[in-house]
Amino acid sequence: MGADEVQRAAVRLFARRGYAATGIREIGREVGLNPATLYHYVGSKQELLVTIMRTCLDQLLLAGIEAVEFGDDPRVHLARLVRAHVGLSATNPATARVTDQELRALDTGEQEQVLELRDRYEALLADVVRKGARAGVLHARDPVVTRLALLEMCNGVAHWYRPDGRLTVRQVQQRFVELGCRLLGVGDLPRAADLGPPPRVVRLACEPDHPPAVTTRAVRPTPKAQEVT
Amino acid sequence: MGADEVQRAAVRLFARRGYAATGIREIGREVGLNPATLYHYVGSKQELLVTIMRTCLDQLLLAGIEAVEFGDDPRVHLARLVRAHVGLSATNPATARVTDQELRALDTGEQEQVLELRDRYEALLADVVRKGARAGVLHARDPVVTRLALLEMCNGVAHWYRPDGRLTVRQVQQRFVELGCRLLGVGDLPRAADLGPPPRVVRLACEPDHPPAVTTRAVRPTPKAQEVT
DNA sequence: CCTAGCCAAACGATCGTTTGAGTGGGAGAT
DNA sequence: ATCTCCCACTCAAACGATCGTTTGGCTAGG
Repeated sequence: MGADEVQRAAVRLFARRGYAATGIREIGREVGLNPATLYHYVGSKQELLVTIMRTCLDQLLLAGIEAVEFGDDPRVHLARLVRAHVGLSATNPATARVTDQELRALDTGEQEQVLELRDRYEALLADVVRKGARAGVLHARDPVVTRLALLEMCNGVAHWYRPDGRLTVRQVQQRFVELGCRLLGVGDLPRAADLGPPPRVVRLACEPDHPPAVTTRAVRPTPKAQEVT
Repeated sequence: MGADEVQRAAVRLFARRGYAATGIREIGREVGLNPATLYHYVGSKQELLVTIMRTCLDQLLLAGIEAVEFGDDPRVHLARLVRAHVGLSATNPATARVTDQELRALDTGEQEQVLELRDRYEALLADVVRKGARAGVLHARDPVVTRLALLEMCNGVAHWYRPDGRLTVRQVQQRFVELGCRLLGVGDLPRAADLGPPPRVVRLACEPDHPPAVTTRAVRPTPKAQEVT
């Protein structure tokens, strides 16, 4: 028993029911521990959430920085950013979902710090779009809206991707690199070889082994019995 | 004082803090009513949420059906679907946010019904993509993933759009029609005239007048003092 | 004998909801 | 015009349940 297992249980429950709707006692039950014992591993419920979100955003920012440090073609940077973002979200869907849905649960001070991490990541993408547009290698009529659309599209992966589904993480990355390039008007999408070595697919310590069932068409029978991932 | 004002207050608070974190007493304070009095207007907190979500999804589905009933070009249907979806999300950002973030707060029975509404809407888009691909007027290497990406992109509008921001609803619609067409490989995006009359921009009764401050870069000072909407 | 790990029990606070008791103004009867 | 009754509306107070957290003490291995 360790702090990691508590985090994994918390992420699983936070992702399924939400932070506010998840009780300390529920987390304890999940790991077979008395509620009081949890406080030997974590300082508080809030601190538990902050740690999870920081773990995720630290990794996202790190991966983002690595993405734009390779070569100097904005198109390559774009593709590498999308690949890294999608890779992290698909490998850690529960953690990613908690990270971008529960910002509102943090109180002001910690929210500020977490937001700064997110801002720094988004600034990487903004830079790429700006430079690419100036160089004429990508075309966004409205760079700001286009960037937000791309961002939401990538974040969305965490909402529907299932590790045990039809697609591997690598496949989703490939498809999203193409989609991202289309979105930003990159004429000839960079060949895989030009993107450099694929990034390590980082599995966070707080990502639960079996991501929680979530309320999405992907996991429930649909009228058309349709496959999703 | 009426049920609508209670709904507006609820939407504002649910969008800001989340359903589980919002107390009945808070909603009461927002409309200047005793907690007990609220129960003359709504049956329960859960029922309040269900009504809000149904209002939103009913309208989305209705607008979606109207979108695909015009002409028979899948490209036009696609553009009209995106235009309708973005229009609703941008006009009712708080309601839209609550609607797709709080599904997990519903208990099984009502979740089922709400999900069916969502499924029927998504089926409209799936149809358009399928028919368009078969007709060769749009190109999606992976139709399922592309559709999910488009959907998340449109849903994302509710996360960052500010009615008092740089762009009008119509402008966001225009930009997203272009982005949607790019995403789906529509070669020559349909001219505005071919899309038929722009849909009524429906403001839901439960959408609060001043959408709540939300945790997004759009409303907080950022290092680069950057405009977003 | 110490300490890390664990738990039962209790803390005060807050949760959604119900109870029971007023209000006040408008419709209908006189 | 006056009286009566009714009903929509409102509230203070309390219900039992659950919340995050703390206290105090038990256990077992080094």
